Amino acid sequence: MPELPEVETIVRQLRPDAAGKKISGAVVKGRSLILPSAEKFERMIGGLKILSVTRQGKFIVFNLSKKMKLVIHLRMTGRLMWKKQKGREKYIVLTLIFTDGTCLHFSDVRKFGRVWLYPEQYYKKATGICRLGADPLGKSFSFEDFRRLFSGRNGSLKAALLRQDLIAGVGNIYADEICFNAGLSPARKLANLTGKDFKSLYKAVRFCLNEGIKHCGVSVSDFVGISGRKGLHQNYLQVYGRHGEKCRRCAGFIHKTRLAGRGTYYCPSCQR
DNA sequence: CTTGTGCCCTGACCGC
DNA sequence: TGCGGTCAGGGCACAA
Repeated sequence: MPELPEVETIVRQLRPDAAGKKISGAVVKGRSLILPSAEKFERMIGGLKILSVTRQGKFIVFNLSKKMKLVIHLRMTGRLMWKKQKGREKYIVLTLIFTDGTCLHFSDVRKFGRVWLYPEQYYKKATGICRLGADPLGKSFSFEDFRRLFSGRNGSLKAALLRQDLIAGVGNIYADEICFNAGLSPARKLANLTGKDFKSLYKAVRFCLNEGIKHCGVSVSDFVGISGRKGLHQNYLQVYGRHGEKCRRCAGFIHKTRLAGRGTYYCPSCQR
């Protein structure tokens, strides 16, 4: 379940080796994952050059020559890797082949991931990037921006954190970690949050995501970096996956419930 | 506008 | 050992 920090980790690992490579061709399996179509992808991709790699929310965007964009969303189990990883070969759905002889593989056990190849003018609409909200780690993302997005609406805190059209990149794990860090129950109604709560939340969003990046992501189920190396942030999680374990801040125990359709972990005494 | 449900998929895990 | 059930949860469609 790569979220913003995991995707950012991949992009940072990818960037130095990917930038400048020229694509000679591609091998596509699992046709349904590729848009607009596998046939078009295989026909169009050859000869394009990777100019840079960026991240938008949880999307990986390869900026290619000829104003083309190759966009990948890993969803749940997608992985990018330079070398075929043992036991994962049969899940490879796309291989990019470069003129220098190297390859970039995209594997996806559950086939939820998506790959798009579109011209610059269409890719935001085709991928859904156009619907993304603010980048929570962006330099220009201020407390006022955050407060404007989250106040004056109904619904729970957790549901709002998961919405990609408000802030882009938070998923289930970081949503829970953010709530804990802010000392707020994930079930709190946005309408009841005070100015102080919004301050804590804004700080928690930036802190938790930055910590995740610092530790190269969470490898709690499937995530690995581009070379197959695991992240370290699972060792720093305060609540996610710690159902029944001791809270690291108080003497209580972490509870698990279901909220916004997701498994939700929290400390009932630290989070109010 | 908001919530809830189900779907897409497969592997891991649990109880029997 | 095997078998069935449940869970994982990103994003979407759809119903209420």
